[in-house]
Amino acid sequence: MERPSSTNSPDTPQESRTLASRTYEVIKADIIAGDLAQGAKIVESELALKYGISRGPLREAIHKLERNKLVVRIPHAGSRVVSLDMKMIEDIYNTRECLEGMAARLAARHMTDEEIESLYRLLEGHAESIKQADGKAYFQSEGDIDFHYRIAVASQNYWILDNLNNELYQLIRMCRHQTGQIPSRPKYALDQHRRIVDAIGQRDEELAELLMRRHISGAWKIVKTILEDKI
Amino acid sequence: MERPSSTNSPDTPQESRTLASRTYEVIKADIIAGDLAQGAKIVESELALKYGISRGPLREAIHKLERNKLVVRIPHAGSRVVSLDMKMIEDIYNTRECLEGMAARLAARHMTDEEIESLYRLLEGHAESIKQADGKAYFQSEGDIDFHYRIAVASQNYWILDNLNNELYQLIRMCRHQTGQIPSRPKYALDQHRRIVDAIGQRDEELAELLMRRHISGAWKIVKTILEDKI
DNA sequence: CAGATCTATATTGTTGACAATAGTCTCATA
DNA sequence: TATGAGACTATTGTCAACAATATAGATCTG
Repeated sequence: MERPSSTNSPDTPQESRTLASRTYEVIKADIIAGDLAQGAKIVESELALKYGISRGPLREAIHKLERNKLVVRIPHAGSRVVSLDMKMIEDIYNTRECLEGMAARLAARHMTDEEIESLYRLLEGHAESIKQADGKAYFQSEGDIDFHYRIAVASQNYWILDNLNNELYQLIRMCRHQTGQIPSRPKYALDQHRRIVDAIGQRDEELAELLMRRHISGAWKIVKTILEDKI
Repeated sequence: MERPSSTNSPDTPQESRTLASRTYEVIKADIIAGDLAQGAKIVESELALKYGISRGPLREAIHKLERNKLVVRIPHAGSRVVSLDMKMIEDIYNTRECLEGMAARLAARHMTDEEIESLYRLLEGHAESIKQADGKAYFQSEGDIDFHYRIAVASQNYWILDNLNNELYQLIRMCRHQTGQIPSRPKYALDQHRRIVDAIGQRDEELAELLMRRHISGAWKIVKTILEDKI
């Protein structure tokens, strides 16, 4: 399982061991960054040429992207970059809500005191960077995902972690490129993050789940109004 | 999205349109039925010979199986059929609990009265087959999944449906091959199913989710004691 | 005899050519 | 001019050979 952060983390292989997976990483980044536009057609021979590999491994990379829901494939008709409409984003947030709610519950069950302490320190860091550079929206965005990722890991549930990390978080990143940053949100979100960790520290599974679900459904409401205004 | 039932349903393509996906279907069935044992090594050239195709499409089939969590692949070292230990099954049930809970909530929001009526009729059918042939455990097992599948469809949430249908339900089927059927459970489960539909009919999202979660966590408790006894 | 190293073999990763399919464009016809 | 049939092209699906890697076995050394 790979970490979601954009920087190379110690536990990810420095250089993926196969052409297919290296190419997968590159295309994934391109899609998330918007270099490959949503709904864009993906032509195998074209991309193979672009990345200087043959179609075999490229196909594998595309299959992996399909698995992660970044690409939609139709037999004999080719593949396209996924295009996220309102309904899809709503689905994503609803799914996140229940998965991360459960993750918070399990985190409250499994996390050690040291891990909880470290989570508090992470939030300290976020508080610091919000205070200093409130223009640096990007970091906060990644910081938010970092927090949620930590909870997902702490759940110690393979399926929850896999779904969140390999599917939903990527798509959330894509969304953010089209919503932009929400100005007042970082500090508000940080507050909610703190309360979630408090609940986890008190081993209150019920409350941890409740607060996480509220946090995410709240985020969806805001994203929804932004998207409605944009269109 | 394919239906989970083992029989060919009208909306699944009679014959998948590519060698890779046909082979995928075959291997999937073999794994679920236990013909390919859990943890068994999968050798590409071997299987390609067995199914009379080349390694290319076979590799694609294996990748698809990996996506569905039926196969574990390690770069340069080959793939194995997943092997389900206690912890993994617990993870599966926890994930099901939150996903299906949300599915029930959304079903209460979205289902039409006619669809709810049809769900009741499905349960009638199940009641009938339990009364008649309580030895025919297999049907009840599939019937149970059929019910849950309907709720997942009714949620109208792509991610929830995909996760349940393409990952978790398959693994649940594998589990059942190793737990066997639980004698007293069918009638008990049917009762819970009825109450869930009642809540959906009353548009009580909260209750529908609560009952579904209780239903699934209850199932896990039973499965757990069975597995503990077996080992 | 135990352990490590080297070698051989089995298996996966990669490639380029060929086959099959779907979409497009042209042309004939109403 | 609009529409349908048919040929053509672009793209995906499939194959078999080749390269790179890992596992297992044999050999050597302490």
